[in-house]
Amino acid sequence: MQTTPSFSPLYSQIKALILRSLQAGEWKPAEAIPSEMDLAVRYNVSQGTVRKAIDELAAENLLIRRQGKGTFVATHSARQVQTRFLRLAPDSTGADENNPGSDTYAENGKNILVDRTITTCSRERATKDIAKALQLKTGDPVVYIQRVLAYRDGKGQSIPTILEDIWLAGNSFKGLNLERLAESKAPMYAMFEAEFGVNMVRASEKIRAVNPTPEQAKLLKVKLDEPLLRVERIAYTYNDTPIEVRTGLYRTASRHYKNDLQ
Amino acid sequence: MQTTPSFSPLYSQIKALILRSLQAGEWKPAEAIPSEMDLAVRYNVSQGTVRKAIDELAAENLLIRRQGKGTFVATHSARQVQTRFLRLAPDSTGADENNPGSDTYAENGKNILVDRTITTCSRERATKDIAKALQLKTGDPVVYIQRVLAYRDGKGQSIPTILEDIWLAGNSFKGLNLERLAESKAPMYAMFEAEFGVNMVRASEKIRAVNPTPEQAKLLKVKLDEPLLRVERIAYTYNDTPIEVRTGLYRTASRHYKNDLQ
DNA sequence: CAGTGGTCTAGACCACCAA
DNA sequence: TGGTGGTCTAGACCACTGC
Repeated sequence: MQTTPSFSPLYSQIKALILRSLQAGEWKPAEAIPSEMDLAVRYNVSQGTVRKAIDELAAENLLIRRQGKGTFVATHSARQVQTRFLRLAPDSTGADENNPGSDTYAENGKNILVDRTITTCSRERATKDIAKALQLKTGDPVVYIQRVLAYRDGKGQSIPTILEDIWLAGNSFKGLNLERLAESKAPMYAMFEAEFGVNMVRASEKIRAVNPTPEQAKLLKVKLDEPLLRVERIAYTYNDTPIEVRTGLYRTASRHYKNDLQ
Repeated sequence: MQTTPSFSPLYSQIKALILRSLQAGEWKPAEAIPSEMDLAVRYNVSQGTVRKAIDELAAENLLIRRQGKGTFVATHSARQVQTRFLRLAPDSTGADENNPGSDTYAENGKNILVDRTITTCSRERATKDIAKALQLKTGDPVVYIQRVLAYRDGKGQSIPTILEDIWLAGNSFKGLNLERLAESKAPMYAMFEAEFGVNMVRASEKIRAVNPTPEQAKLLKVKLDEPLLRVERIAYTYNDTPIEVRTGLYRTASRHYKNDLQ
């Protein structure tokens, strides 16, 4: 438990080891990892040192601690975090203000408050820009997906609100096609982790205000002069590996992008 | 060190005590607080307990730890964090991509890369909406400020980029007027903390895409159909007290709102 | 009740900084 | 060299969960 380049604290080395196990799939999303005492024995350090390593991973949302139960691998399937990376919230109409995510995916197949329509799903070759963002070479295989999310308003009207163009690193999503996408009722990131073992861990977004192109306007059923939020996201798995590029166009007439600054 | 309602850990009580001292101004921004050992003696707990309390406050950016030197009260004056709450970043033109904040306020008065023009500064009475956001009563005194931020491009051209409407809780900013605003060369939040003892600690933002009103378009020198980011911010001091409402209109032609999701 | 994470302590030692 | 935060340990005890 040494080989220190300049200086790396023990707990930080333990953290790296745990991270390696997560990456290798030794413990899968939603599963419990070994107890602190077990890990302390395994790595031959004190419980306190393991604790600090886990603390950091928990702070980064890679692990979830639950007192009395254990420490679990974070998952996008858990009801509470299904929209972890989607910051578009309904303007507070008093309806479900204190019920985050309630408007997205329902318990059963019936009462769904969001309609997801996939307009495209094809295997393509990375353009220069996409390749750069995904740390691939131009021409490397990617999966391209386009879809529209529509939310039901109070009267049950379905209002197209989000248009997304998605590019995935092809090698990590072999066998992904329109059928498998369409039949999945879970959020996309939950499906990625369940079916492809790809866990999205972190993302960065760049946001601008734009007008839609004619094609985009048609898909979202908005006028050409409607201002829209353009959200460019790069999502990463473990070890800061970029694996998805996603550009979203958001209508913000009755919703807003929510952000907390500290 | 008890009187526990249901159950509150010791370090959490210590945290509250430190917070109270911060709020009371016992230690001012940029000053060092007592050492961990001193605080342990003062509160009659172990160093480890104080440590955990400080850890949390540091994680919330209220305190800054510096190994070998001490623990300091966070400040908006420090060069690194002058734009802590401003997420608008220049599109990476290769220029100063890895130099965050370099384009905002310069070392001396000369090489300033942002022009700040105050167009209004007046004392008014809170409207219903502003009062609600600031947890005041309608008609309570507020300070209203409007200003334009213009950034210099590569050729030294000054390009109006941000238009801000700001409302401040009047009672906390007695004596603030156009003159004092105009003569301050520091960022606004740094000035607030130096001259009014008001330390902004946290903020939440709601972002939408909009078109400018005719007046706004004139101030920003943009066309009426240019899509702009509308950023509604509420900023808080210690103890989650809202003290500022700020609505910003951002041009995003060559800049973007940057956000990291975890 | 046993097992898990959470708290608290006391003490030793290390890394960093300033004088 | 002394003081500060940072690491690591060992052990005791508490709070929560599920059998």
